[in-house]
Amino acid sequence: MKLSEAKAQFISSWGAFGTHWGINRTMAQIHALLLISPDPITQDDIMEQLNISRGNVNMNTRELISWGLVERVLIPGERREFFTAEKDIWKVATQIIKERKKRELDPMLKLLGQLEQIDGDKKDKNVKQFVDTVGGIRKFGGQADKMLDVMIKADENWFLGSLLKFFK
Amino acid sequence: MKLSEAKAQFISSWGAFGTHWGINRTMAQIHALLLISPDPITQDDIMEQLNISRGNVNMNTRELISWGLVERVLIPGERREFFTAEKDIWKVATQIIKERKKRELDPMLKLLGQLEQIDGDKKDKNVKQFVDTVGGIRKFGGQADKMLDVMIKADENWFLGSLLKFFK
DNA sequence: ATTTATTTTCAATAAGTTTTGAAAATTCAA
DNA sequence: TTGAATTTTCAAAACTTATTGAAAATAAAT
Repeated sequence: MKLSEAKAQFISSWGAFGTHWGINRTMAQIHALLLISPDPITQDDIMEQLNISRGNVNMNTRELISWGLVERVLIPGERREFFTAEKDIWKVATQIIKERKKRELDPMLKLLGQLEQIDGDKKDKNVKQFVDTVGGIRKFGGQADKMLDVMIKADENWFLGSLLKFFK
Repeated sequence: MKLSEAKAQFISSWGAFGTHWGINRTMAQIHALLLISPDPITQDDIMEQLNISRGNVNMNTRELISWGLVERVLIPGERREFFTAEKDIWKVATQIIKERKKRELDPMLKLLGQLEQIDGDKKDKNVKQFVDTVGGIRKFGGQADKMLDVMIKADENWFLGSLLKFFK
């Protein structure tokens, strides 16, 4: 297989993959393109390689930046802005985990905590099932939360870092 | 807070949560409703409680069944079919992990393996970056795959089960 | 065998999301 | 400043996905 063909396949399937994870196709494709580009590239490069409009590139690169996965870089003597992606997959993964935890898991756990405080007869099986379910999810979510914190901190902590090295 | 109010909030936010995970809102809402229902309920109950059409309930319950999260139950003397959800959150989570692994991770790893075999000069930085990126993702994905297998098997294995009990 | 209850299907439609592209804003250089 | 290059914005259009509802299929009861 030639590089150009492999590239196209990688970008396309990374895009499809993204849609199963709440990420829009184009954003994932831009990310894929940046991951396999050795040097920083411009808006126009992205437009050309993915056949998408300027506005689309602009919105999605901003979103990737807000996720901490992509950076703007200034090339001396160049007027235009260039983009580059973090290439260390471990860092990419922890960054995504960190953001999703903050955006989704933490607020959900907060809500579940509130929902557990309903008033009602604990002998009513409807009340009991509700409290049990919500409690169960909150407990499970709390454990997941702690586990993810460990993973996120691994990079910043020598001991955990060496412990988890074999995963890299 | 009253039960009815808490129920509505739980269903609505579980639905919103689902959309961030590639699950459609209604499917997640039906799942939420079943999770907090102590007894099996009918299509009509779901239609009424969530204000959705019969066809919609039908499609989404089938989908939940195909994910192994919901079961049809036959109530003696009843003509209609009833639905009930697995209530053990640990089982729900491992079931979801199992399915997503099968549907998404495994095929992705297969593809990445193929993409690594491109022909081209390894000294070309474009080729090098491509191979490094794809290789890195594949390696990471492979580790995640193994880790998930451990989690999934925990329920079927006494030793791992007791090891992971504290997470439950 | 016929009626009645219930479930399933799927074309049409509605709702939601993404993309475009051109105008406005910004940035830099002369 | 002014003008050219570049980036940003956002309303409208295109596209994608979810939902409806009524007809067809199936299953149970008489």
